Amino acid sequence: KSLKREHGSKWKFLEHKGPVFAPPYEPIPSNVKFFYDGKHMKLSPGAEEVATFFAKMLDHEYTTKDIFRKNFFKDWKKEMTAEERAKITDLKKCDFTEMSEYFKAQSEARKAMTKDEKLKIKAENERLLQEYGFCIMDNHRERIANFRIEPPGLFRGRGDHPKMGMLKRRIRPQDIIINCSKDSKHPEPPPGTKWKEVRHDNKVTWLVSWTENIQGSIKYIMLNPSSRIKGEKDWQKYETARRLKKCVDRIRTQYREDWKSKEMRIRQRAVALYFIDKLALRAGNEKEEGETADTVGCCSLRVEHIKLYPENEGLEYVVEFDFLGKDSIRYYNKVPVEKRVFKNLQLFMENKEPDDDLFDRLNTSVLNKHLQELMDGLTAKVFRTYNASITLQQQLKVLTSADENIPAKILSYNRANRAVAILCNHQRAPPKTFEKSMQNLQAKIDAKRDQLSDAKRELKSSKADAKVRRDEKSKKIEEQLMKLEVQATDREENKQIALGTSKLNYLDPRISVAWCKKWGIPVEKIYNKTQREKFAWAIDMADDDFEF
DNA sequence: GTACTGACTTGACTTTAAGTTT
DNA sequence: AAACTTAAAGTCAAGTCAGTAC
Repeated sequence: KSLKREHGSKWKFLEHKGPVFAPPYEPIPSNVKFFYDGKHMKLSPGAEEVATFFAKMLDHEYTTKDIFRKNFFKDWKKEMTAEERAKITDLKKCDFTEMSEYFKAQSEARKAMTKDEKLKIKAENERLLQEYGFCIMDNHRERIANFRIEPPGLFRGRGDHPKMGMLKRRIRPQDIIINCSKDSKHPEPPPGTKWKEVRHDNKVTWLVSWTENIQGSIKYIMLNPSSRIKGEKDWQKYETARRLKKCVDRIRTQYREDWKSKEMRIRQRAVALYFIDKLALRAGNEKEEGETADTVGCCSLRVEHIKLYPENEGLEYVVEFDFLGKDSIRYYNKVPVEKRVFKNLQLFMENKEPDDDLFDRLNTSVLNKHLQELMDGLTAKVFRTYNASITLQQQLKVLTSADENIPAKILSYNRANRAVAILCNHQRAPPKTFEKSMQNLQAKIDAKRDQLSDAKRELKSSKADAKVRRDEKSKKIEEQLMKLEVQATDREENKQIALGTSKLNYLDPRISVAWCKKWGIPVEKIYNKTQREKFAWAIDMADDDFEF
């Protein structure tokens, strides 16, 4: 039934210019020295380039981490000449400080460039964008998302990654697979080089691919979210979530029934699904141990990740979750659950070690196969999309009051958005400048308050003929003050919450567009330019009465 | 069922550009 | 016009999920 199976082809015509490669390595000046064991050493170009990657990271904490250093040193040695390898045997004896200083100076110099030089760079970037940043797909000129190939450097995974510090190698034309249509003008590899392959596969959407050397996974160049191909897929995603809305009651009834099943695998499936639905947890594929950071999702939860409290803070049957999820972001939550769920969890945990799987009879593939039977196109992540979007719609209804002005309404919108971000556990590190910027804002508010009381005093003491004008003036100031205060509240509430991810990936944009239309809020207040481009389909489509 | 691959979406963070203040 | 602040764009890692081979 899905679009894919009915007509597998994604395009008929595809033409593009291929990728933009990372700039070649520029050797550092000879007066910038590297020291080994206190003695100056001139490195071969290959070894020097990799050394500069480390030097550039010297200020980061991870260059002090054992795993990082060990991985780096191992890969660095591979790039050394035999003589270098014989000599450089201990990373601790390597002194990269001159290199590090050199790069800091370089970045300072870049900041201090004249306007003219900056303009030149900008023009060159624009030229590159115009030449390589677009493709032709089926009669449309479409923007490409990432037409530049990732430069070489040291891999830094998120969290406690066993491969941190490994060398991410330089991608060359012979690593590149080009995908385009037969009847298009094929992109030319740089002079004297060849592509790995040119293929014409219209069952996929990517233009360029290569295999990355850290995990051995494939990287792609694909189209921008504003493109037809991405937009249609996005729309389809929300339509699937809306279909879930129609049958979610039935599914909930069923999994509650399944908590009582005689079969362990069915009980586990039903409890896991309950978590995915209620807490918006991710599916949780199993991961290769030792290849990636130790993170989990619902199906891969281990006994050590939850604690059961028959009674906690006056509530019955409380489950405490504490685990690292995607990107090693901590998920911590204490939730009361139904008695049956609680009893099942006790059962699942019986006679298990902390590092045993909580759902030992379940994985994402089993779960998704089951979901597929409940509804066409249903998978675990559809619940996240559905619950996020329905929460936004419902929160907007609760929080928006007709008599408020635009800034207050936008605060309500952001609060609804925040409720979703909290549900989905979209956290961020508080911005480094957070305290400072709060203070600045507070200072502005104080100044505005003073200004207002001045204006009010003037109003009182003024004569009748000036009253109207001065009244208007203080009204205006009052409005400005209110706006600042709303801004401060919003910023404070948003300290550790990231709204972007849910806005871009989970919230059906038609809900937001409809809300804007209903309350006479310009869409620009909610979506910036890029977002409006991405959601153009929704802006065109949704009326003020759109219901998710 | 299990292991593995490929394609595509999601995610936090960093860098750059734009806007505002001094 | 420099300095600072904030918003947007870019980066690239890490998920999801379907398909294939055994």
